[in-house]
Amino acid sequence: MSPKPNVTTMRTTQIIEAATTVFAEKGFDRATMEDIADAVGINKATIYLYFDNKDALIHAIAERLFDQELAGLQAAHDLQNTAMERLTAYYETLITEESEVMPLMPILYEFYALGLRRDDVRAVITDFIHQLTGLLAAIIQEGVENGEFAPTDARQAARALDALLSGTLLHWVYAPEEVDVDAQLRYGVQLIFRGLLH
Amino acid sequence: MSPKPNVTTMRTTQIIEAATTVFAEKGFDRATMEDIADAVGINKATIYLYFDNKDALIHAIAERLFDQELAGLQAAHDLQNTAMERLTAYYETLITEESEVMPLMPILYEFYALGLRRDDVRAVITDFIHQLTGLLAAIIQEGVENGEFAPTDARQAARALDALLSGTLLHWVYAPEEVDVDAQLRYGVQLIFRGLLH
Amino acid sequence: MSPKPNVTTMRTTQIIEAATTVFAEKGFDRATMEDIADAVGINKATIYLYFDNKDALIHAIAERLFDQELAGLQAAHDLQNTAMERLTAYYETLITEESEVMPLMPILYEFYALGLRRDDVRAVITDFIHQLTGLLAAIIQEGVENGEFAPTDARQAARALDALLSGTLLHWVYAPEEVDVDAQLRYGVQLIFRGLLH
Amino acid sequence: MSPKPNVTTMRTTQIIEAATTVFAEKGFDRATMEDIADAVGINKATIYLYFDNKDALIHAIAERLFDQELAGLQAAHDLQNTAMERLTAYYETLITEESEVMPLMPILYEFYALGLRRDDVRAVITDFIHQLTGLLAAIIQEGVENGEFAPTDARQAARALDALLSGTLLHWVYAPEEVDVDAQLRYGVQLIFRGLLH
DNA sequence: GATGAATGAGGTTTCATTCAT
DNA sequence: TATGAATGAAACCTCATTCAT
Repeated sequence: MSPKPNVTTMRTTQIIEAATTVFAEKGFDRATMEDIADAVGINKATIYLYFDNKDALIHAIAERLFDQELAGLQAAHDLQNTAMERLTAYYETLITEESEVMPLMPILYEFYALGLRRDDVRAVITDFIHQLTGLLAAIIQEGVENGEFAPTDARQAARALDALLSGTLLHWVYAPEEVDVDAQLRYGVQLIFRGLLH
Repeated sequence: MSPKPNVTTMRTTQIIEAATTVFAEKGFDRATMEDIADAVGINKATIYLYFDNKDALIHAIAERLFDQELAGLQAAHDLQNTAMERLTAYYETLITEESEVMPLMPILYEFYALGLRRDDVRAVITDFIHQLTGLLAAIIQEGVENGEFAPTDARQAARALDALLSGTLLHWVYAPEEVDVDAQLRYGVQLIFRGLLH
Repeated sequence: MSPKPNVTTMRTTQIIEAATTVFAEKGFDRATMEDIADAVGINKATIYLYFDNKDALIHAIAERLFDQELAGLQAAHDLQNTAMERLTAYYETLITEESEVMPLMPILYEFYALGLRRDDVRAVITDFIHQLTGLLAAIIQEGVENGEFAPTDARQAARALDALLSGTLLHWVYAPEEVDVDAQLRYGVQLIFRGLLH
Repeated sequence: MSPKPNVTTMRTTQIIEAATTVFAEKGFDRATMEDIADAVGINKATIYLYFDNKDALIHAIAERLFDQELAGLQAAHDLQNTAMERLTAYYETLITEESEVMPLMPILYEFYALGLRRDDVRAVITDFIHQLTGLLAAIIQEGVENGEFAPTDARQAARALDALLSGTLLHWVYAPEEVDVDAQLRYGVQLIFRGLLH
């Protein structure tokens, strides 16, 4: 009811955002609670008023990061018509957000690594991949049904498409001068589209 | 009179292998030098006779891991004839080694994360990706030249192919029950091949 | 409403004083941060809230020790009249403080040794000797100008006087039963005074 | 009997000499047995064939250093005639050996510090000072007896003289550009001689 | 006599976390 | 809600010393 956004919520967000940056720069283990507090401009102990401990903070970041990503992609294609257009809108979002995505890559890989060791993080990632696959599969399935695409296993196709996108990001972060993400993404997706069409 | 294998080399290898396992399990920062020493069955201090410090050990692992991977892939396709067969041999290596690859995934992502923060590690990875791309591009280029594939930018195609493979591994580790790597890899690669053919 | 003495300043002083004692007993390298913490009755880690590291702590002690010594000597002679009286007051300070000086001798020689290896410590000592020489030279110069002393190079005389005092302390600490500091100091100084008079 | 100097004796000497240099550079605690072995060009473990442990090595150095110093001074004045000449010969030795003495100053102060904590080292130093004082006192006593010097307590005079010399070295090492040892020593000694004469 | 290899015992420093104010 | 002060528990790294060869 109260229109004024809760102070607590703001602080929580502040901390999560600062922590995301700090973790991306130093890694989960090398970044200290003090580094994060300094980035927010508060005292180290204050973080503990908002998060039980470092692990909980990391978990919160994982949730926000992957949920946000999902929401962004979901929104992107809602406006489009054909399956092709919707898939295109999807990866163009990535291209557009390029400069925002780059600094998050380190923390993304940290999460991929951490998720294989911590169940709560794994759950977040598994869920993200599951939902994303579902999202893409649904679009592809539509395309198949309305004759845009040749009949195929939509889930496998969805995974292939997402795999290609994820993998392309890896090439990009490790060879930024050599790889033109934009072109490379378009190229890869066209390749797959051509495979799907008929 | 086979020259008795240098004790030092053996120890070095022992340590690297044990460390790889330990790091894969706990992560670079959470794993302690003592954990590693225990895994080898030696004293903590002994590791320092073979590696200057933890970072140097991690670096040595990176080199061995990526170089080994590259060598494995390189060897795999040497025996084949057509470009298609050679590319196929390439990803079938991945499928065959599945059980060996899985436990390395955590350390692989650790490296992808760490490489974005440490120049020496970044260099190893960049080099790996570069060489791998070159390897695949050469095969594809051959295919284009002998008419197996339609004309295309071989490097972009190579990146697309590798991206798809890398990305598929990610789906696999995070949804092992849901994803049949074998089928998924074949599916994705077929998709790309179909795009390349004509 | 006297401003309540800063807790931090108090702790800092506590630590410096305890560390001085501990270092005097065990030497800079043999004394551990834990020894010092125990002497203060705090945790080892707490010291690091007040000093960046062991070296910084040692540096702080050097500054306090030599500055304090200088201040003590400076104060001592301010009240006197003739140059002779002022010089006398100076070394009588040493005699009076005998029991306080003795336990500091080990750390003093540690500093003399360390100063030849660490620039920051060397600077403190060099400055101390420089100032001390200046102090004594000024008094001697006055004595020369008002006819108390025969004309001489005041700086050389000052160094000779201080050298004799320092050297006498060495004899004293290494032969405390044999050397009566009081008598020995008086004797030496008289010798020099006799040399200066006319 | 055997004129060929024992190999063992040579090694022992080699080690002592190398260790003296290394200790002078790094201090007793910072210098490692390996540093010393490297300086000799032998293996770390070999040192233990010649010395029981690090402390024993340090002790051996102390003995050699102070005994040698004493022998040097003793020899110096043997040839002279008057007490004055003999005392003069004594400090001129110091001046002549200046370049050899300077690099030993750090280890000398280390010993002065260590001697206040380790009985075996203390004994060496106490003995050195005792003998040196005796040496000088004997000369002065002669001077008194043959009328060169006015009657005085020869031991006190000896200590004063040595104190002045030791103290002058301190000024010198900490202000080498400012202090002309040669001149300063002469000045100081003249001052004392003038006090002794009549 | 000499050494390569190994280790036990520590020492410095860091840091997540707590708590009184 | 916020924080200054403190700490327990490590972790990395070093080094004197030993010993089999």
